[in-house]
Amino acid sequence: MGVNLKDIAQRAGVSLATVSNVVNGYRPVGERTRQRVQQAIDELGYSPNLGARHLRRGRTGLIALAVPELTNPYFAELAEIAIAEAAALGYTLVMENTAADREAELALLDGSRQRIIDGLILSPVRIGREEVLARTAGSPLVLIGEGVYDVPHDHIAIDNVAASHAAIRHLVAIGRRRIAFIGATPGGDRQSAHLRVRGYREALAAAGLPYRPRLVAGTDAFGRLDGMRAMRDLLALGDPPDAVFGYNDMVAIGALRALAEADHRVPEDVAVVGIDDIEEGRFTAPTLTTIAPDKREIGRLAVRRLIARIEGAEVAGPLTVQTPFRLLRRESTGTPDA
Amino acid sequence: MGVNLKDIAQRAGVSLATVSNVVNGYRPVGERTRQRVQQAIDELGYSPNLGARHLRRGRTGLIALAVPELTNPYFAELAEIAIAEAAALGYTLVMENTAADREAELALLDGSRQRIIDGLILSPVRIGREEVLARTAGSPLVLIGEGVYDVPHDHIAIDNVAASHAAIRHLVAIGRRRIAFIGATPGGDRQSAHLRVRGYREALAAAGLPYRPRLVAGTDAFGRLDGMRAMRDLLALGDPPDAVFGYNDMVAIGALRALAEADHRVPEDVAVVGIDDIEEGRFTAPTLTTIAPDKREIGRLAVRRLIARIEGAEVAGPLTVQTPFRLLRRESTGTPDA
DNA sequence: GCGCGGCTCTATAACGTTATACAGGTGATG
DNA sequence: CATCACCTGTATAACGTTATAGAGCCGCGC
Repeated sequence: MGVNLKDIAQRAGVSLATVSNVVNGYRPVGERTRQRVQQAIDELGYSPNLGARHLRRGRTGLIALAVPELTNPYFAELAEIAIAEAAALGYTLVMENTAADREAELALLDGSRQRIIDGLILSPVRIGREEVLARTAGSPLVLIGEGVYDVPHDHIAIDNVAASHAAIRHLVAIGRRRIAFIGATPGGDRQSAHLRVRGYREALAAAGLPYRPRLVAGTDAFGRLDGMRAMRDLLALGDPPDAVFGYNDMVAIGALRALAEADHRVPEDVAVVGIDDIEEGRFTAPTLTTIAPDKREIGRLAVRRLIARIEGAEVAGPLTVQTPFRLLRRESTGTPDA
Repeated sequence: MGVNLKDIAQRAGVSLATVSNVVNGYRPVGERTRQRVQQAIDELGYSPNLGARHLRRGRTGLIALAVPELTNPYFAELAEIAIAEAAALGYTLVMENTAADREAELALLDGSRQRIIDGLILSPVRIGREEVLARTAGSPLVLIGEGVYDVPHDHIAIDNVAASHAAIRHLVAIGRRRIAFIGATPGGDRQSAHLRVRGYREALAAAGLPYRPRLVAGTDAFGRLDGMRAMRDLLALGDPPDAVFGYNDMVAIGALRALAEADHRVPEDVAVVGIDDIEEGRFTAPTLTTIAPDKREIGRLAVRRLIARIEGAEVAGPLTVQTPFRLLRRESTGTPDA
């Protein structure tokens, strides 16, 4: 269909190999020949067939970012950063949606797709250490977010326990005593949920507050609807909480909605904190206090490290990086930052 | 690196071609041989090299969906639908982010990427008819959303003018008279903005209401921040509006925020309507009345039509499809649906 | 007994690219 | 003058797959 090297070679009256050398500069070409070839390329509008190049070189220049939900703004924001970083390094990043599905994660991990991408950045939620260790595909893998430890791959995440500490400390500092958590998964396998609950419990203990199991609400998933339902249940308790900490911003925003519907004032009656710092939280009424991971750092680091591995750089062993986070005080805890 | 056809052939003691036939069923294979081959495949964990298959077949099984902003939930929701539909038809859909950048749209239109994907679904915002006509790439193209007409490609969109009519009629029906529009682009090139403004003006005229240019607020982009700023400006007018219609839900949500900050009641003082029906609008306080395009229909239709073209189906001429939409009444106009 | 069609399977030529080995020519060096 | 190094350019073998042509075998009908 398209114009290929042979067409150019004929047009310019040189060999195939010479055209290839002009295109990718693997070997020097005389100035006059180069110009003739270049002219032919311009005239015929040649662009290399990436499939064939891939076949020959063993690289596609494609990397993938696989996330559990495209519709979670956290991942969309992360993706935009990662795409830009990949482009700056000469790679194309494609998005994959695992839909939080175990089969999809496994397929990505060592499945057929691997054959067309040079490397994978994966945010796993349904698979664990064993599955990652069992992987056979040879291409580099970088894990982001929580869920899998002690595997021979780079891993980038925030310290979830510490993040919870920061959120709870803030709520305690503004005088809250009955602090709920929304987004635990009782029998679930989302590792980050367990870690965030752990941080929540530790921080309560450190503040000398009792741990009340009834204030820890489980959810099926981690969307706004889940947060709203859980908050309704909490409000139905005889003695409702005076603050809630959500597994993420979407859950927290769902909680805000339930509170508004029940005519509870935020933050006067109930203070709310989330995690992720999605843009949406800056426009809710009230605006949402949140733990803000450094998305730029996570996105850029994941891409850079993956590409370093692809290009065979001898980065010392698999590295686990904990990226920084900040507490952003907004209206939902009554004490907005400057 | 990976296991290939030759490895399987050796292991099973058959020829390369036979393995290929077992894998893709191009020609019948005897039952006993098939089993031996299948066993070898399972044991060695073979999966075909997509690059090589592409080179040979001329197809990759990859299609792309290019949108102006990954972080706009409308596109994220659309993408999830399209990904599922593509998967059901045996294709893999990858997301591309044009970042509303003209160069990015052009590069996608007939650039090098085309060589690795079988077809493209594009939501153009910075390019027009000429650019699309000038495209040289041979792979099928489906356009979604507004912006380009009279080109030899399938085009799927809602009727923006009619959508505006519906929104304005609703606002008029609940007694509003000073209706503003947020998200016009005065000198801009976003076609859908022009169309939505046109529908707004026509509907005002049909209702016997005057057109007041000061109530039409331009924005640089179409995010929450833009909506918030524009709303602030409108409120600063001597005679502020009693209703606003946003270019999309994100703009409308920004307007909601500005109204909350200024202590205006919604919908009592100002009613608000958006377009897109993003999930976020079901959780704002108040919930957002919106024009809901049939995202499922748009996403599925775009994918199905693209794949039909790729597979050479003789679909009659390029087709322009207008997909249906509905008005969803929620709290921001005071009259929630059942 | 021989030709013929049908059924399995095999050998092999592409697809478009890049890397390797090599050929021809030129100028410098021993 | 022969040798060597060097510089340009060429021919060609991969990469892993699929489609085509054809080889071998069996049974059937004349």
